[in-house]
Amino acid sequence: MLDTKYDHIKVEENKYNDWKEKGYFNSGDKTKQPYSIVIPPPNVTGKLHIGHAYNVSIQDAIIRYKRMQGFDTLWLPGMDHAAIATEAKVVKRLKDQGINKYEYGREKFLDACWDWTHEYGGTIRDQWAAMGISVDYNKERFTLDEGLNKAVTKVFVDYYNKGLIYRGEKIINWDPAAKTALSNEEVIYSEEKSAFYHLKYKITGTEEYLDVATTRPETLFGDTAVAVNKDDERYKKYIGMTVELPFMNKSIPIIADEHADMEKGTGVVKITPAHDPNDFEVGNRHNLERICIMNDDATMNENCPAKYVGMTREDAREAVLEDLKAADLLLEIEPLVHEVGHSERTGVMVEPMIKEQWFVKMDGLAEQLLKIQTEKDNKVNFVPDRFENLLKSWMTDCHDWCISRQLWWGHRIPAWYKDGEIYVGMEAPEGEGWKQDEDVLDTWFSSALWPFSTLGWPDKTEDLERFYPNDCLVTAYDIIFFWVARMMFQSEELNGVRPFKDCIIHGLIRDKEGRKMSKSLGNGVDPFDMIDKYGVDALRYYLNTDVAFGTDLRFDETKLTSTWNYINKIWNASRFVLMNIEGLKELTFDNLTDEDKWILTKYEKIVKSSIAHMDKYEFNLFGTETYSFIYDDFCSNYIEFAKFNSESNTTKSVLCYVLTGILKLLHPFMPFVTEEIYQMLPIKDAESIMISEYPKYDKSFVDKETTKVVEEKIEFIKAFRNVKTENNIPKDAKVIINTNDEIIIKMLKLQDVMINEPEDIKSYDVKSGSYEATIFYEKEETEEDKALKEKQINDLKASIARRKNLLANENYVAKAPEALVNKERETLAKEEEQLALLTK
RNA sequence: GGGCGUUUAGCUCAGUUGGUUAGAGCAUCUGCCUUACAAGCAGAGGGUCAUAGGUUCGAGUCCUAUAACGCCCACCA
Repeated sequence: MLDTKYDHIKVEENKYNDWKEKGYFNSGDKTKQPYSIVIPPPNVTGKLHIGHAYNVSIQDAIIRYKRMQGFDTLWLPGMDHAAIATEAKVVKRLKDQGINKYEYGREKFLDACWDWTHEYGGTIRDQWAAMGISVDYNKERFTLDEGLNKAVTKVFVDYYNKGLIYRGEKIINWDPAAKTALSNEEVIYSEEKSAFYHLKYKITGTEEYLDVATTRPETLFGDTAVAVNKDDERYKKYIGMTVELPFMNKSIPIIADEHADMEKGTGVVKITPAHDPNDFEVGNRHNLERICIMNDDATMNENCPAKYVGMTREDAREAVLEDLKAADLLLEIEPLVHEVGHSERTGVMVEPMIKEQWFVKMDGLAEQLLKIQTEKDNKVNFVPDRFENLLKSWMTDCHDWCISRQLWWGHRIPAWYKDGEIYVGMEAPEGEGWKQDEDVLDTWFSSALWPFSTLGWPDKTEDLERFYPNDCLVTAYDIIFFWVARMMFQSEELNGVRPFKDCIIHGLIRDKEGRKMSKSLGNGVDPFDMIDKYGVDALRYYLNTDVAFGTDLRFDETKLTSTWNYINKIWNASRFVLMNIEGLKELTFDNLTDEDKWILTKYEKIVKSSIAHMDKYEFNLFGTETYSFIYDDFCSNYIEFAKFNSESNTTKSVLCYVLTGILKLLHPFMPFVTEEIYQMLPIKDAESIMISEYPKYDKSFVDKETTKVVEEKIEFIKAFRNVKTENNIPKDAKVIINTNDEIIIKMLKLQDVMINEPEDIKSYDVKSGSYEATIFYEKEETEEDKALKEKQINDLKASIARRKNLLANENYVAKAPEALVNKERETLAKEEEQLALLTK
């Protein structure tokens, strides 16, 4: 028998391994319809956080639901090597041991990365188990494993041959800490206090000068021109002349270019083609020299005057400003707050640099994706759909994707060079002297293939045939650009199909005040602390049902407490049911009482709506509706009714039937506790609730007429209790009642107080539907009582007036649905009755 | 500069295609140890649904403006 209290620690013990060992998580029953989800592979950089917990909770709910509905479900687990992120961690670990990555060498470094991967991979698998997620471990993949490596290489080679991948010298975002190129998406802009420095560039051969406003004075060594707008009356006359570049002993031309905006700054822009993306474009238009003035670690190089060589960017800025000031070339410092790009991973300021890199040509891929999104049966359905707009706007205006990274941990680029020749292929070319590209690919290049590379692609495997396109993908909105978009265009280009049918986008988890969780604020929540305190069922249920998908979730521990209470409630209701149905051999539904019919009707209704909500991914609505069914209908009313009928095998059967259904409905969200209770049922349809059949709507149990009768009873009981509490009437007050309905009499404990003749004292009337009662109780009427009564009368009068007015409106009566109008009339009649009782 | 989202009870959020007097949890108040559950039970109070217009018999819901907050994108020297 169950304990009186729900003990989540005890309940969660041993179940996961048991499920796993029995093979419930595994796909492979080919007699069933396939259903597939691939997990967004977590980075092997560390432990899972609350966001991961949220993400996998949703997926597990979906996959358990589908499994119970009889699908051959594959939830494919895996992890991401996370090139730059992991490499940064390993570099740091080695550094702490006094080891330098470059001195250590590529091979040994990669070994260290693999060690790291195995270590954290194990942690992640343990955490998955603690979350109770039903992934098919037989199919687990890693983005750097052999199969995926092959897929990645093949895509690279094919794209190269199709001209979709090219190598080129462009200005790219350079991370001087990791010493690698980054894609635009890996650059995070944040506001920074800075200044507009007004520099004095003297015009050659005159006493005049130009006031050049810049935020980056230290890049002046790389200036190769200053630009003004051709229509700018102030500067027009100088076009074609030159200015003296400070400290460099050279003059650079004053050019006219549209980039110079008359409204901005002073209208004069210094042009540094090697260190600014705009200036790079200007340089291209005017054939300007590109002078790189920094080393890969963003220290100043030998293209700067000797004094500055070796300084960091920051030190160089200070030094330049000082020297400018000394030379009387610094006109003004205007404080300014502007957006500065930082590396997503290392956090350092990104330096635009000209480098030879590999790129994916985006225009055609983007166009194709946008076209497919217009086709109803081929598009990816976003939930909520507004995120499709976000995707579209990004795809409409996207730049070529820089995919090469100057890292070691990743898929090595399958390109070989010899004497200016390039060879791209699956294997190294024949012959001597070929040298493979040192670089690896952006980690997102391999994750973009995840929905199909994990299933064996490019081979035409059975899994690929069955499970691709995937049925669903679940991820947060912050990686739509990084990942979702790229999976889409890769899948569509390579296989001509969408990667998945539905794409569920959930929000981010914030703290109670709505702030992002961060290390520096110390407001992060460790999901595993919460699991210890409240159990994983409570955590999963809370995360899944708290908010609609797409909106951010403010994490509130008190809600976890109330979820725990809810589970405890279910636990105790189950305890009652189990105590009463012990020994039940089979379900019988003969001679159902009205109350039995009522709860069955309510139950079937909730089954129907639950399925609808599950299918539409409206988990929050599922939550509120099942909550009120379980709490109000089942616990507060039906169980109370059943207490007076506990010998009946039919009522026992109904209790068992409805409880079983409740457990099944909740199982996708609370797998452990529902399994624990399910195992104690005297009658069950499977050896585990995990593989039992999800409830189906059974119309034959629906009885609307009886339901109405019972609902009237419940209403009456409630009204009766209300009158008693409101008037502080003691239990033994005498009562005349017009029914001998056992349920009413027992629920209201009227057995010993019923009388037939009215007493000659003050009385209170209760009426609801066909039920009427009078309670006799002499009591001095206080001012409070009078006020209360007056309020009730006034409220009723107002309501009656409003309703009469409504029904007098011909337009309303003519246009509103008839049922609605009838209901209004009924309510009006009821209210008038009530009023009559009160004013009697 | 574009785009998106949010604004509903003290707090966190629901509110399907417009349809009674707008819901839940937590918090507050009153009364209860009623034999599944005091981490519970029976009740109560609390909202001019951000603002201003409009459409409609009827608007939290649809339309138009406005405001505040938040997010995303964009080459702001």
